[in-house]
Amino acid sequence: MAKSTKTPTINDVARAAGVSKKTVSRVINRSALIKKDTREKIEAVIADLGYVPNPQARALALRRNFLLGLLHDNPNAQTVLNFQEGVLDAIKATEFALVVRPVDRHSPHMLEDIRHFLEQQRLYGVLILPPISENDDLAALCREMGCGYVRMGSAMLDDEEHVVASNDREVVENAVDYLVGSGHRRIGIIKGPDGFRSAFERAEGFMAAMKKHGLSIPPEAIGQGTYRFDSGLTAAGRLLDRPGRPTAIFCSNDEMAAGALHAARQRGIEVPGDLSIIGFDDSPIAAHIWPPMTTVGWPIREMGKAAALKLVAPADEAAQDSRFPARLVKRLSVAPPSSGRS
Amino acid sequence: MAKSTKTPTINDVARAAGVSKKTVSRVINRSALIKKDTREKIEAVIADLGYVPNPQARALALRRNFLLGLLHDNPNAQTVLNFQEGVLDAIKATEFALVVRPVDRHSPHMLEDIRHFLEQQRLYGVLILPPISENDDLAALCREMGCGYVRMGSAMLDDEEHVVASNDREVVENAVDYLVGSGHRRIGIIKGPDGFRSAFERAEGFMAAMKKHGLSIPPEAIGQGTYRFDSGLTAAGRLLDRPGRPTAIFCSNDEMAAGALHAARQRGIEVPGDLSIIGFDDSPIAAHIWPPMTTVGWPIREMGKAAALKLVAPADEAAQDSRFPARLVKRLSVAPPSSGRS
DNA sequence: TTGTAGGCGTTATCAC
DNA sequence: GTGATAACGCCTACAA
Repeated sequence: MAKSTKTPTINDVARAAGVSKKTVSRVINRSALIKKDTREKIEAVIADLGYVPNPQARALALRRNFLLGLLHDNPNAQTVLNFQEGVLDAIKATEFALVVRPVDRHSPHMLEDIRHFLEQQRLYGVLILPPISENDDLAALCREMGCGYVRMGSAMLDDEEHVVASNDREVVENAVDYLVGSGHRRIGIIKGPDGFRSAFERAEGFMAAMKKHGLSIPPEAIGQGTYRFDSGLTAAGRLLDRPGRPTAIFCSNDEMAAGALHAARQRGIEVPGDLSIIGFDDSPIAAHIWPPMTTVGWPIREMGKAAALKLVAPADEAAQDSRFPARLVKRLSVAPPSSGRS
Repeated sequence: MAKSTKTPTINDVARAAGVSKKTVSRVINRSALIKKDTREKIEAVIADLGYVPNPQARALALRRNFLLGLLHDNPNAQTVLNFQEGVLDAIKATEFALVVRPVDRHSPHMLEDIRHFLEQQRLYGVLILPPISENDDLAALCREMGCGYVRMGSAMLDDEEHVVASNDREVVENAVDYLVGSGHRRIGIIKGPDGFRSAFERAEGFMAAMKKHGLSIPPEAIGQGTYRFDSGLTAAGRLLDRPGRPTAIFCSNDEMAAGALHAARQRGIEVPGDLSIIGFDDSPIAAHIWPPMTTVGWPIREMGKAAALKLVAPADEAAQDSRFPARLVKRLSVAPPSSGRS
């Protein structure tokens, strides 16, 4: 319990243990070249003194630091937070810490801003959330700057080691199968915004499934939104105001699905009686509106953990996983089409 | 453009400018003791080389680092993210970075975990979100470890320099005034969980306002929940199943308000026709359910910014703000009580 | 298996 | 005003 006034350094430990700094350093870094006795003695001293290595000093000496960055420009707070939790699961027992950096994908300086951020903080690696994870220039920037990176996305955007991806396309096919199995034939879609890979993947899955079932998709059954609530309201309104309106709508995310639900309610269309709706994300809102919404959930926390492991422990078994299956979460917004209409 | 293979250091700048490291250091740190010519010459070289000071090295030399921590155990993802954005607003142009740390307030090791985190990362300061911001032991721990801290809360939990607070009590009074002004007399409340200062403040504001208006609060008009959706559903159900049910309910947060809305719908009670509801938080769900919910919004992003400034720029004018007024956001879930009932 | 010398990039001290 | 020199806490070489 010496030197309790200041946080102890490696020197204090060395002195107290009667060895050299380097020997202490070897213990810290789990070097094999240490006699068991020596190690145990030093570990005891470390515990006694409450010594914790200074990560800044280590960073300086090792010329690499222990900071992971999280880059996001997010439409969905819960997703970001779940991902953060997953990352923390992975680094909790390590000396790594997670630095967050919201970015504005609409800013013309986005790449410059990120470059400056990476230069300044000299991060060990960054985790990139959609939609900016889909930006190949950003990935190129990371490579150029020697900064590790892992992209989260709806498809394999990059090499295995740089991606954690869900199977949006496939799971949307399942969702359509489910609607068809419930008796629906006139199924509409509200697509996400152009330029989002997730929007593309989900729409492709939808189209493929409809084709598989021999169902046509008239243009008026296709809407498009921005992933925001209002856009879902508007787009669904258009689908529902047309004659021969769909008996079911797949919405490319939950916010738009909530908007579609409102659009139906405004028109006196019952959900799920007259209209079935499926969303995507399994965000909190899906469970908290009425009726509770059938949607697609993905294991975001696990993806966050795997992504972080790819960076900090690439040898770890869990770091090998790159594909994370989303799955349909069945709640109450889907029912067979009402007999009079289908 | 020399030495393009590696990131330039202060030595490269000094050499290129024909001065000593220390002089460059003075420029970086905006020392006044520098001739204008010298400064400008060095600044030009810095820009030319693209030199960025290494924060780890500075941290080592200065014996303090440039990391802010965000401690949260959050019931509300949007709040955390908004706060993060505010913090980033404050530190964007600085060398500070924000490290996030979700904590589990139910863990018996919470304080130990946080202590270890603070020891390991040696943070410049931490920002603490409710509900753990209300933990005085945690604040004491920060003081003990010499770690700056700012607590966000529903009331002045600490000295000015350590708090950004909203005026929950007062704004809930306003909410009740609004209900009374709309003609309501039988007003119920769903309180938040015991042990949450926010729950206490909001309930106090409610009681005070009711008293001010000379309205009684029968025990059966008082419910309590956990701030979760389900608890709101249950608690509201109990209030609504009693004879002489309230014509309006104030819910201590939006999730419970959404639950109350469901409870009403399940019973065929129209909102706002037969029942008015007010929530708290102005979370996304409040705007995205039907009817859009009247709620209390607080300037979380501004609070995040002010909190960060208290740590990194205590002299800044904006860092002086400690109180942040919440305000009633009027939407469609409040109407006069139906004529037959009030 | 352990220790010594030197360096990582920056700042503080104290001369000039 | 400016510049040597010695820290800051840790690690890599290399030597013993």
